[in-house]
Amino acid sequence: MRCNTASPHRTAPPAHPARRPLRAGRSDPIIHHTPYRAAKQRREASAPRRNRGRVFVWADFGGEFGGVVVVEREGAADMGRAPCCDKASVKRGPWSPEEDELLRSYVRSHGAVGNWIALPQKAGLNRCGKSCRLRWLNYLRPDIKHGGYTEQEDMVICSLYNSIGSRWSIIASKLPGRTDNDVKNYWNTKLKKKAMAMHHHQQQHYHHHGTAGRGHAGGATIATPPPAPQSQCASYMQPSPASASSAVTTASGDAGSFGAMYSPSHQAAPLGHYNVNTAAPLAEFSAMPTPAAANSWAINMAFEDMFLPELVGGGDFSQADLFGGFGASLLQAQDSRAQSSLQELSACYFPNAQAEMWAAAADHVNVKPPGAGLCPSLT
DNA sequence: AAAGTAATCAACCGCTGCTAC
DNA sequence: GGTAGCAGCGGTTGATTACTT
Repeated sequence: MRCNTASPHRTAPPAHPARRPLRAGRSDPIIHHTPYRAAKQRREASAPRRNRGRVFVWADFGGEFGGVVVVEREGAADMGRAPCCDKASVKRGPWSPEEDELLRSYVRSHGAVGNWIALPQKAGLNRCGKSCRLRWLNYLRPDIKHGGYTEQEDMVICSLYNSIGSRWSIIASKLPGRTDNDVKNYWNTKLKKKAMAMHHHQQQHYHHHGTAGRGHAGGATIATPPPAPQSQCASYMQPSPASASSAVTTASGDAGSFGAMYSPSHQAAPLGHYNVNTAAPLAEFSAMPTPAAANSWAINMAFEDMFLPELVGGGDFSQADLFGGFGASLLQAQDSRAQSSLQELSACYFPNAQAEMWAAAADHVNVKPPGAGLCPSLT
């Protein structure tokens, strides 16, 4: 950890992990309801102000429609939405301890905040409501953990990133005490590099041993290639279609390289390899070495085959459940509802054509998939 | 010791999703 | 059905610190 505690916003994190309650309407981030979707389509068809001047690429992968829309630009004064507060009059930047205490005491005495926009005035804070919310959720709330990520948490992050891409809120929801911002920062600053390094190591290892094996074909001891071309690390560095989609939405070099790395032959792997009707994967999971036993989880585990059934079940799970009893967790996914959810998720998050389309669109800037990763059949 | 570079992470920004009316 | 408004989300920025030359 490079940053010390001298900075006003880098004090010791509170303990007591607990889950942040999701807003009722957002408890399911995947399924979207038809009335809203239809209303949205109508809205977008009439080119709302905030969309004017932007370029959209959209597609229906059933082939019914798709293309590029350039929305006519309106006058600059008509663009964007009204700001949530007067940014000139509210304080910005790092929070002082006094401000923290004001916010903390307000939330403590009033319980759940119903309206963040109105909070600053009530709490005596000269801050934007959004800023207050962010400060509370990411720093002041008493269940926050900062830093000290465990190997298990690394595994969850990598696995989910491979499966669903940069859906940080979903990933963070599986890590009690972690915030989406924290997980995102952790991935961007540390874990991604670690994964890249592991991926590179894996590729070198496989290339070396594969070649050696062929070279000793006549010998008694033939080097056995790995059972799969990519182990866990390689797998999670193979961007899922979800992350390929993410690559389109950002102009960052990292994301671009992810998009370039996307291989159509690999799509749908994270879910496609997991059959909830067979016990075979369970043996595989139960035989997995624990991180403590393995020198490197990134080398010894097949992340490609790792899927978190909790993602479709929506329930909490403990780390003990996840890593001490993977088989049990997977068995829980064997009921029909979970299975159908799994199939839907698989089809929705990893449609080959969609991934290819967004990968191909990676050259475009300001292009964002409409409801990236969403399944039309679910809407 | 100083300057330059890299790493970290809180905070911001702008958008989307959703609810309420 | 349309719309206003807020919550939530993910990408990005910038201040700060650590490390390197």
